[in-house]
Amino acid sequence: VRIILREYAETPRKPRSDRGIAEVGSMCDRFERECRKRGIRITTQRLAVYKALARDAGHPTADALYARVRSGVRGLSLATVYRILDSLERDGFIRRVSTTDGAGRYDANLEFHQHLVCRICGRIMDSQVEGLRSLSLSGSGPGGFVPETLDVRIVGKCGSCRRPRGRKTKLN
Amino acid sequence: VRIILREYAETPRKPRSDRGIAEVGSMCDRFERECRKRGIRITTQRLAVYKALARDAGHPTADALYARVRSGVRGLSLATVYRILDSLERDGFIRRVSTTDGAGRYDANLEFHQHLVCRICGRIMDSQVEGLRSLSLSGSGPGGFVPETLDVRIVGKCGSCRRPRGRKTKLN
DNA sequence: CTATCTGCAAAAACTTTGCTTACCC
DNA sequence: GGGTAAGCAAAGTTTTTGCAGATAG
Repeated sequence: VRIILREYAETPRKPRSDRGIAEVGSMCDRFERECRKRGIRITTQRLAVYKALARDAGHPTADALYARVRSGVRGLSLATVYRILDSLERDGFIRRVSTTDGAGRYDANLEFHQHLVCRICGRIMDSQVEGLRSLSLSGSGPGGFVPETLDVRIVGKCGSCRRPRGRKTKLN
Repeated sequence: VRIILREYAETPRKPRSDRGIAEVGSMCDRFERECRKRGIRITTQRLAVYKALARDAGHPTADALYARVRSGVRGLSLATVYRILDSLERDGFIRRVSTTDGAGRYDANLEFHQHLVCRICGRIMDSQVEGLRSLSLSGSGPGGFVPETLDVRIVGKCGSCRRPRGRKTKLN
């Protein structure tokens, strides 16, 4: 493994959990276009789950997505949400986020980015760290391991959890 | 968040799952010493679980540790293994490994290191990437996030899974 | 001694599966 | 219309909890 990294600076970004309408819209458009192109079925449920995940930039669990979507789709079941998330991941529309705690979390943001993880409340925020993109992974590591992608979590303490006053943020 | 990384080279290391007797011994010694110093109880079960994790560098699950340890400790239960792993983590003797799949995995290696994750068989290998150690985390990110540690997974394909011939390695 | 840990069993949390019906293309 | 996807319920995994009894320091 040989990775060359140069110095890099962070692109600040307002912490918010929801993406804007416009961004969500264009993500959904791209999703539908790609599905049609590849002959992947577009169902009410699939679209609803994808849209909910596109809207929520807070890396929700399957259960959280279910809660968001169920009111809009009559009779939706959690099992279906899991099946949909699986297939969306297989088809490369979403990604599973690496975590250290129990439940699986998902992300519709496919661009190369890093996660700022608060070790107090568990919140996960996206952070685009410029310069990391230009890293080069080459050669092979121990036992012939060939690196393909880099997954970086930056663990620390988020703003809300640092402030002594004010109610503690407890997110799931 | 401001992180400065210079170029770095990887320290090759033979892929093996078990640490040597000597290394395990010194880890256990340190563990016992630290427990006594901090007044943390040393029980047969705790020591056995810690030792099993110290020996297995393959980032085992709770269940895998239980399987390794149960023969040596009469009547040990999986619930106890979970409780022990929790407390060892709280006390800073072990760490939970970040993963993308369901089950929790643990690591007794507290030194700063990275994980090479095979996306085919799921194997997780340690890799000491020189130079990363000298990174500097400073300043604060979006919303006042203060970074403390870096958790890097290098995802790719391990040697066994790359070789066309030979049986596929399927680890859990 | 006594606060803490363990065993056991049960529950909770999370995820997958089987099978029938519904519906996209 | 054919085949994939969804609904529902049940089972599978993984992890946590309650409580009585054991034990390290």
